[in-house]
Amino acid sequence: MTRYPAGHRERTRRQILDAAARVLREKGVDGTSVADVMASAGLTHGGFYAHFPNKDALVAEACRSAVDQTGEALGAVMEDVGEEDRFAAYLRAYLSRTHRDDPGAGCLMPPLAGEMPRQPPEVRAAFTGQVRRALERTEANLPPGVDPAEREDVAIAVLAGMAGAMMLARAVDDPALSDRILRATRHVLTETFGAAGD
Amino acid sequence: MTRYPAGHRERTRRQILDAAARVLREKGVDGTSVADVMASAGLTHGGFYAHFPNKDALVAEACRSAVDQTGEALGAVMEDVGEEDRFAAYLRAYLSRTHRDDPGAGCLMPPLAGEMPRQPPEVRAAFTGQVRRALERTEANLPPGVDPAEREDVAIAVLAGMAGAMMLARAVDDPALSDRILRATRHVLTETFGAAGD
DNA sequence: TGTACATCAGTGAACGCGCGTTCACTGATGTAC
DNA sequence: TGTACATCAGTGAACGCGCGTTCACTGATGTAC
Repeated sequence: MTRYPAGHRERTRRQILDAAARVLREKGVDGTSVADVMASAGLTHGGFYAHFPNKDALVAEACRSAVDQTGEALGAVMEDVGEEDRFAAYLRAYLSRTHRDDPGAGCLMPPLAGEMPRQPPEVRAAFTGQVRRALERTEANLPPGVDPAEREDVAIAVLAGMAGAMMLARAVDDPALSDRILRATRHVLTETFGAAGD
Repeated sequence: MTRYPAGHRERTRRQILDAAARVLREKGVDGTSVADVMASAGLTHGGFYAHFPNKDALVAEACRSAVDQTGEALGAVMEDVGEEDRFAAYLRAYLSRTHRDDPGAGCLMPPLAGEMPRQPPEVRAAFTGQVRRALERTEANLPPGVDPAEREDVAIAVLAGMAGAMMLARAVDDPALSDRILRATRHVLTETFGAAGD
């Protein structure tokens, strides 16, 4: 039946998806062409439609794929950190220069959220699902001292601050201001919520 | 010398700029065509190049123009508010459903910041100038109780939180979650910095 | 073990379309007399 | 006051280009005998 090695097709599909997840975060949805993604996966553009029905389907699935990767990367950074320091480590990893300077491997909210209002329902739904996952992860990383009744609200405000700071740090053309935005946001969020809650 | 009424040309130029400021915030830089802007100003696309050298120059100038308008609108909302309540009023105006549902008249950071890393220097410079103005305005609206040594850092973190929350509230496809993001961020920022600082 | 074959993942030319930009032109205007 | 004219803001056809998508094809693969 299968003339090609088992899993060959699936492996190619995953390569396209990984390439898309990276290129989309680097260039945005409007700025990414199907040919870009395929070339970045080492293929030519014509083969794309054997794996996905159209560009929208790729973008939707790449959103899910991107968060899986990022979640794993952040998880790895924080594996050997005690519960008390987890929040500080989370902020340090997210609001780092490393994260700012490699958007293709980072959180998908700063580069893509601005385009979501104009995306088809399929893409918005996938993106919304990933926002929910990011909120859960943020809440899980809040210090134990935060009032249980407030944890969800605090997680929302903290995630908004993190994503907003990263977006602005990448947007401005002055490296000093960019560093300043990351440092100030990390400092204020750590001081405010990291100590004991209030 | 001038065959047309004095100021005719300048008035047209301003109409193009106003149209661009609105359309850019609604559709993004990549999503906005010169023809879009001109049609929205009641003109045809060919006349554009009599007023601006190219699309990049329009985008750069529209960034400045958009913030002027938004600054005035927010200023008007807060004119008859005492110094103590100014911060709460600022958050209420920014993190409102009205603002969320009319991006074309709102802050330019949530819809445009994500595209800035890929913009030409001219556009990034104009945008960065407007981020600086927004930071100053935010700092001026912080409650008097915030520690003077911390005011700049707090203004950065608060602005990042506001812009990030607005961006996410517009991105998600679930109206309940969208409302939740605005409400939680407003609530947490008001409670944390609005009372007396810490 | 060696050869002919059926399969199908991947190729690349071609399509219609909208983009930014150019340019020959039109026609409403204020001025000269 | 009325008419011919010079000006120039705005028009719309045309350009080359890259996009998403289609499709006839190629050629590497495992299988049959």
